Amino acid sequence: MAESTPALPDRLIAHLDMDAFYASVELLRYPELKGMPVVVGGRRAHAPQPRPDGTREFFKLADYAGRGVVTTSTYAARALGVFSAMGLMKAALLAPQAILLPADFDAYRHYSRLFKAAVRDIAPVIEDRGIDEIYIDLTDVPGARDPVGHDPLGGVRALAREIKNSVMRATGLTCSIGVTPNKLLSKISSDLEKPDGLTVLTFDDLPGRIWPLPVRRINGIGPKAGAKLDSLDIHTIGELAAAPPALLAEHFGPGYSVWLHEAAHGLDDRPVVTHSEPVSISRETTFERDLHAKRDRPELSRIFTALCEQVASDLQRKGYQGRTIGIKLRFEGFRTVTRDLTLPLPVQDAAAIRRAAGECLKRVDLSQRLRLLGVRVGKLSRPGDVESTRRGKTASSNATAGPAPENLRLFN
DNA sequence: TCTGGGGTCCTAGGACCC
DNA sequence: TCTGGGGTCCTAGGACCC
Repeated sequence: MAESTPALPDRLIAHLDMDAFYASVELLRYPELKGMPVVVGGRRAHAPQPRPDGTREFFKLADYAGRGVVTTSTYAARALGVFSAMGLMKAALLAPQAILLPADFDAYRHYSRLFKAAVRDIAPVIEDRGIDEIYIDLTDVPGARDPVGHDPLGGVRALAREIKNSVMRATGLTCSIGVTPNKLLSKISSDLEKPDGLTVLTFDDLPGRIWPLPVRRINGIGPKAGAKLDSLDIHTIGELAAAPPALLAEHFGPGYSVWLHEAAHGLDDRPVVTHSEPVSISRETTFERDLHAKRDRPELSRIFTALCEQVASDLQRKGYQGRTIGIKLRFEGFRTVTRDLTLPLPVQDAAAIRRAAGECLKRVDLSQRLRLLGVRVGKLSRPGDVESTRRGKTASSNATAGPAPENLRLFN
């Protein structure tokens, strides 16, 4: 071969991530906040109040008291150390003057639909990964594999730029895109030049661009695995790639250790999945103050029933029914417990859900105070479907379970 | 200064069936 | 009398992600 242009990879996968999405949507509404530290979150956060002179009065983080976490922060707030999932009270210490805005999910869903439609017009093979990010398979999009000048990746680069421009036209918002041979590398890459980034990598870039990064940048290595790797003196993805497979197998399961090794070598053959069905639907709530099963029984009972009604209404609106009813309790001190019960036939209505959830509740010791209560419905099917019922044994055998002490029986 | 709400997937033991 | 192996379902917990 005279020319030594690197071959294009089999696949061209993009990951698109909206920049500070919720906060950026709020800035569209309140442009006067541009450049300022702004935090979205808190359940009792106050919406801005209009003043007589036409300006708006915003709520300061310093004035917040109570439970809640940061959902998103602007880049100005991040510069002060305020990040997603941080407790609001802690955030208030770091950035007391930051503006706190309540989350407006209807608005975010609206912009989510807008940006996804804009992308879909250009590249139809899209995998939804939540409200603010998607994977896009660009492999078969016309022009993606065309070189531009001496750049074999010029075509896909231009395509990614076109997608970014289109998202901006549709929403007024910036996004960051990573394009690589697979989802794993694209997810990492979209983060490399945020905000408003565009990063195109091939396998050749693995040692230079990926291996120096901390292992936590791999989607699927969380706090626990990250800490364990740290303790093994494995800090970067390159160090993970070089780690003996036997060492990994020793400290992680057989499956996870193999995955760790492959991920560190940039290997990932998962397809872009354009359609998926939900597995479960749930509602949960954290109380303003911890509640006691006996002393706060009326309030708990009201909340419990309301959660069942919300789940039922979600099911009905989305057209699902479910056979497994589950509850989730979080106690003071953050210990979490779940119980579930699989019914012989799927249900959809609040009363049936409430009944089954009540059975689950009887199996929990409620002497500790509660901070959270949740209700979940799983094993979903669609009401018209066949084979949504249990095979084998018929009803009745498993409706009961170990009784809780009578004095701790709940708010049923 | 304690840590939201919505999810998915994996593991593991026991029941039960063939 | 002693002891199969595979497969599926149910339940509980935990890690992880957005």
